[in-house]
Amino acid sequence: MTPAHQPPGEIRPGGRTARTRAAVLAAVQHELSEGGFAALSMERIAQRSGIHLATIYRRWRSVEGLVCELLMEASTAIPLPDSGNLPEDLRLLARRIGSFYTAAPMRRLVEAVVSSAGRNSRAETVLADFFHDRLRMAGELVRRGIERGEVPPDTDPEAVMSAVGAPFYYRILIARGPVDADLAESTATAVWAATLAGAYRTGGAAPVADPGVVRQRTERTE
Amino acid sequence: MTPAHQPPGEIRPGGRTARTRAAVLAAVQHELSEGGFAALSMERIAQRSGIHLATIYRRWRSVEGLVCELLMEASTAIPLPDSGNLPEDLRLLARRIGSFYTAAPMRRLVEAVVSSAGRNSRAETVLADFFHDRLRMAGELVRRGIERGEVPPDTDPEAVMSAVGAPFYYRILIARGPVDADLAESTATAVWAATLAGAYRTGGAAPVADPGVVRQRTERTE
DNA sequence: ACCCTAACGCGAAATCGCTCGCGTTAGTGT
DNA sequence: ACACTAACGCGAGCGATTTCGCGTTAGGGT
Repeated sequence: MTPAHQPPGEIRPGGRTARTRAAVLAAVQHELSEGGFAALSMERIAQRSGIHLATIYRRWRSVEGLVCELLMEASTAIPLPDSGNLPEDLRLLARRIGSFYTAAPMRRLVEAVVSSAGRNSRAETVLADFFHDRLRMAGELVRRGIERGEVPPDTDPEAVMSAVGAPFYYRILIARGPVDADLAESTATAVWAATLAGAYRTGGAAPVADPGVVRQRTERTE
Repeated sequence: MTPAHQPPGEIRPGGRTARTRAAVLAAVQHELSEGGFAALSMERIAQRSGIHLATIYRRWRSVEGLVCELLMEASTAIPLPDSGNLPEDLRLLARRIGSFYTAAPMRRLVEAVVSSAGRNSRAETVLADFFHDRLRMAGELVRRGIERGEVPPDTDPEAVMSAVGAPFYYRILIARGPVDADLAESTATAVWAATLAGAYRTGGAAPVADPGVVRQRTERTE
C-alpha cells in the first residue's frame, strides 16, 4: 500500500522520508483516536502533522491508504501466548485481544480499516492479507495443542482462532457495544468447549447430542 | 433515517412518492450487487433509477442513508425457527443465516452498512438499533430453551444469539472468505457446546475442566 | 566535498460532490 | 371537478477535495 505511483529509478527510505512518514501516521493515529474515522480528513492530517497536503496525497492517495499502513504497523501488537496448555493459551489470548480492543484507539483503527475495505478494493486486500497472516500464525497455538493430544487431531487450527476473534469483532462492528473482560472470559470458555465438542474438526462439523461426546456425523439437509 | 429534513405540514406516502422510493431502492440494490459499496455513487443511482439526482439528495442526503433504508427493508428476511428443541433451533437458524449470506446481494448490503456506520453517526445508530432489535427477538429462542430446562437458567439469551451471528460477520467483514454450509454447521455445533458448558451464563463465564461439566467458578486474573 | 535526483513545499487550477431556487407535476381533501 | 401543496425535474452555482507544474530541500553514492 505504501507507494501510490511507481517509484522512479531509486527509492529513499531513510532520513526525511521516514520522518514525514512517522509524522503523518502519528497524526492519523491522533485524529482517529479523537473523532474516529468520520472525522478523518486529509486536510486535518496535513495540518496536525505539519506535512504539506500535496505530499500526503502523493504518497498515500487517500485516507484509506493511510489507515491501511497504520494497520500493518500494529501487526505485532498482540503477542501469542505459549503456556504449554491449550485452554490456558486460549484464555490468555482472548484476554489480550480483549484488553487490546478495550482501548479506544485500536477499536477505532479496526472500524476504520473495515470501513475502508468496503470502499477501496486495495484496502480490502490489505485487510484480508493481514488477518490471514495473523490467523496462520495464531494457528500454531492450536497445532501445539494437537501435538499434546489435548484436542482431536483433525481440528482446524484457523477455524479455532477465527472463533476466538469473531466475538470481539462482532461486538465492535455489529453490536457496537463495549469490549470488556466478561467478553474475553466468555469467549475463551466457549471456544474451548466447542473445540472439545469437535465443532472445528475438518470435513464438516460434528453435531453433539450430549455434552462431551465427540463423534462424526453426516450432514443433514434442512 | 427516511426523512432527511422535516416534512412540511403534510406527508404524502402514496402514489408517486412510493414509486420513486421503490425505483431508487431497487437501483441501489442492483448497483450494490454488481459493484459493491465502492461502486455506489449518487449519480449512478440517479441514472439507473431514472430519478433526478437532486430528488435523491433531498430525501436521503447520502449513500449511507440509502443503504440504511435498504437494511431496514430486509428486517424480516431471516425467520426465527421454533422446533421445540434448542440445539435444533440453533442449527436451523445458523443454516438460515448461512444461506442468507451465501448470496452476494445480502453480503454486500452488510458490508455497505458497516462501512457506512464508520463514517456516518446516523448510520451507526441505525445499525446498532437494527441488530439490538434482532438480538432481542432472537433471544426468545433461548428463553424457550431455558423454560424447557435444556440449558442453565441463568444463560444470557442475547449472548447466545450473538455467538450464533458472530462467525458469519467475522467471515464476511474480517476474513473476507465465502460463507458456506460448513460454517453454519460448525457454528451451530460450537454454540450449543458452549452454551451447555455455561460460557454464556450471566455473571461471568464458567471455565470448564471437562466437557459437559456445568459449574460456576470465580474469575481468575491473568 | 561534490553531484544527482527522490522527495517535499507551494500556490494555482481542475474536478467533483452537493445544494439551491424556481417552475412543473401529480397526490389528496373538499 | 377543483384547489392546494408535497414531491419532483431541471440547471446553475458554490464549496471542498484532489491534482498539477515548478522551484527547493536534502538523502545517498562516488
